[in-house]
Amino acid sequence: MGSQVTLAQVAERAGVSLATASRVVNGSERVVGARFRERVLAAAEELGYTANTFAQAVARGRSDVVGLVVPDIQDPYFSVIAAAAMAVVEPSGEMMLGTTLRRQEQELRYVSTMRARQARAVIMVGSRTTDNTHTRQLAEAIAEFVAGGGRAVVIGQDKLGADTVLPLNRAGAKDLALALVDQGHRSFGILAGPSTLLTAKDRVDGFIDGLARRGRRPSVILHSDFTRDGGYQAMSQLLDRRTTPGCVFAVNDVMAIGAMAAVRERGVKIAVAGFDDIPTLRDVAPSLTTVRLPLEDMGRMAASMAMDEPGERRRVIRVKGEVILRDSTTLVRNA
Amino acid sequence: MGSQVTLAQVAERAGVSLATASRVVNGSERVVGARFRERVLAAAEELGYTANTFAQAVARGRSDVVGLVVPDIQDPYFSVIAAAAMAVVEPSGEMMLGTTLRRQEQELRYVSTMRARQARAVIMVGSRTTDNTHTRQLAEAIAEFVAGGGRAVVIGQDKLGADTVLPLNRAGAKDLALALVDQGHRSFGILAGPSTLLTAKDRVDGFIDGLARRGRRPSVILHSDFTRDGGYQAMSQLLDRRTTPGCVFAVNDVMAIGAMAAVRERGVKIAVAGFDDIPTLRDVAPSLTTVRLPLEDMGRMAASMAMDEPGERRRVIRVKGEVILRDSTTLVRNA
DNA sequence: GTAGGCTGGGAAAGCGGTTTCCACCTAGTA
DNA sequence: TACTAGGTGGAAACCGCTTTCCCAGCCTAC
Repeated sequence: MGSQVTLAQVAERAGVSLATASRVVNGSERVVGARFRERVLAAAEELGYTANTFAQAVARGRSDVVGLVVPDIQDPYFSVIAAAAMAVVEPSGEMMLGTTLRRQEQELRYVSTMRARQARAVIMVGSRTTDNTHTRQLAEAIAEFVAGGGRAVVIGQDKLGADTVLPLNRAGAKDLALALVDQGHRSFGILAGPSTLLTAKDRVDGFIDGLARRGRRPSVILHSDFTRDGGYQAMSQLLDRRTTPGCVFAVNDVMAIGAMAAVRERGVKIAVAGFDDIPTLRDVAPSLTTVRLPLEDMGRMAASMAMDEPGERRRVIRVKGEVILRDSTTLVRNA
Repeated sequence: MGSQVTLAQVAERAGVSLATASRVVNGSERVVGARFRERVLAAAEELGYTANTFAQAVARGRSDVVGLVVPDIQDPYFSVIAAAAMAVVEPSGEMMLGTTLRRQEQELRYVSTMRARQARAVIMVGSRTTDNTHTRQLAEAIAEFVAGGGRAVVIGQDKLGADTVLPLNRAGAKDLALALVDQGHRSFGILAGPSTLLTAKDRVDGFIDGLARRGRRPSVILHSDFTRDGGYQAMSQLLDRRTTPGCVFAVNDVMAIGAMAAVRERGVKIAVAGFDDIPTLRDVAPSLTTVRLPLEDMGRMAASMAMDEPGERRRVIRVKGEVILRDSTTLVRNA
């Protein structure tokens, strides 16, 4: 029926002032006497009162909204992180979701939206690019957001001056390369993702570095989108070449999955490795060799930092990846 | 820097009243003279003004927040719908995400949260259960939400009195059964999901109905969670039995994927079919027979209804599923 | 020439809360 | 007993913005 029950109605019904009602219903420093407290609670209960969080946000000058900005909620990498972050935020806050569809300028837009909302925090899961102008603008926007009393946490970018959860992409990719060579692989290709994406670049560099330690180098490096379809296309392109490497590293799992689809389609035999260890991998066959990142932990950590009181100095949590060798790179003993 | 620029500051700088400034920065009925308009816009620009959406929501008595409530954002079924809905909402609204972790009472909580927020709309993606008490409570909460001026759209439940996008589960499953029998399958098992979930039940019933039309019936029906792991467990259990059917219908794709994992693990040969046609299926091998639901369309339609002006009468959009036969149920010519 | 209608600006009253004061009452202390 | 301190309730200011009035000036019409 009617519209929203207001605090004023509760106060009236309980026969107390607005101030008292407010103190009871949404706890404050001030203690309210038991008699009054009960009356207010009863009234609130009877009327089915729920606080208007907007009004609270305006009055308090802050809100409990946490903005989560991801490139694509359908990508398992991001949805795992989102789900984990959600679990942390949910008990005491609310989550506003923004997806950039992998367009950088959207990141900027969301940060200012969040500032306008006086969001308590914003968590950005993104990837640093070679576009320094954008990085600088984003860093500025984040600085403003923080100056305005918000908390900013970034996953995967390290140049934004915010609290950060940073996967050690380079080291992980290097370890992977070492492991693959030690497994007996001899020729390598890299599906390198977008050339503008530094996350991808770090992984490529790390991989090349690892190969170099064993006196090898990739015979081919192809760029494409950072998505399943990007992996598929790049691998198809690679398979069109005269000679193909025996082992291909795709810089993330979704690309690797796309690459495997291309491989399967052509009925060729080629080893594929990915990066991230998204849960989806449990069900791809052959099982995919990858570098495991603790995605859930990353989401949780980011959200925890976001919910913390701001004020302390910048924190950077580095998470390292663990090489997981599986069937997709198992070398058949022959030839 | 410092904190937020307020409209009052803009007005002062432009040398106009608050009212005029307000009218300029977010267009109202009232026209503002060109001279003043320019001055205000310039001032807003210089100061980097962004409207405080909370304050706007309080003043206007409504907001542009659309709440999206899903059981699990990691499940591809929901993330596809979420992404599609997001694309529709994003240009003119903001999306608040709620995940229930498949716990019903959470649905209720979110609906009232959204009411408190005076959200413009709430989109619930859920599934009707046998818990009539809950269904009734939810319907009441939704009715209140709507009475308060909000718009409610539900995907997959038909008893809530809200605008609805309703997959024809029963018909789809029936068609699937017919197709499978016609393909030559003779003995069937069903991984039926939770017995309390009516979506699952509808699919089971439809499938049984289809079989019946061909004079057959399932030899075994097992219940489990509606998740990948649920499918895995149920299939494992099924495979432990003395005799196993030649073809198993899992009531959704993620369960089917889990089931296939179990099948693969044991190295047995058994046909598996799912329901939904989530995008993930592109990369499972063997490719999975399923009933395709236009998930993106469903998300878009729901979001469109949510963004519409409320007021017209209840709309129910039924979407039907299309049987897609793939390798997982291809019968090898032998025996 | 003047009444009546537009136009467009500003003052101020909300919107639903929170929070700062201030007042009052009851103890506690010397 | 007088005075102070602490605890607790209420009035009112305030958060940032929208919107209703009110009013001044100007144009048109008779």
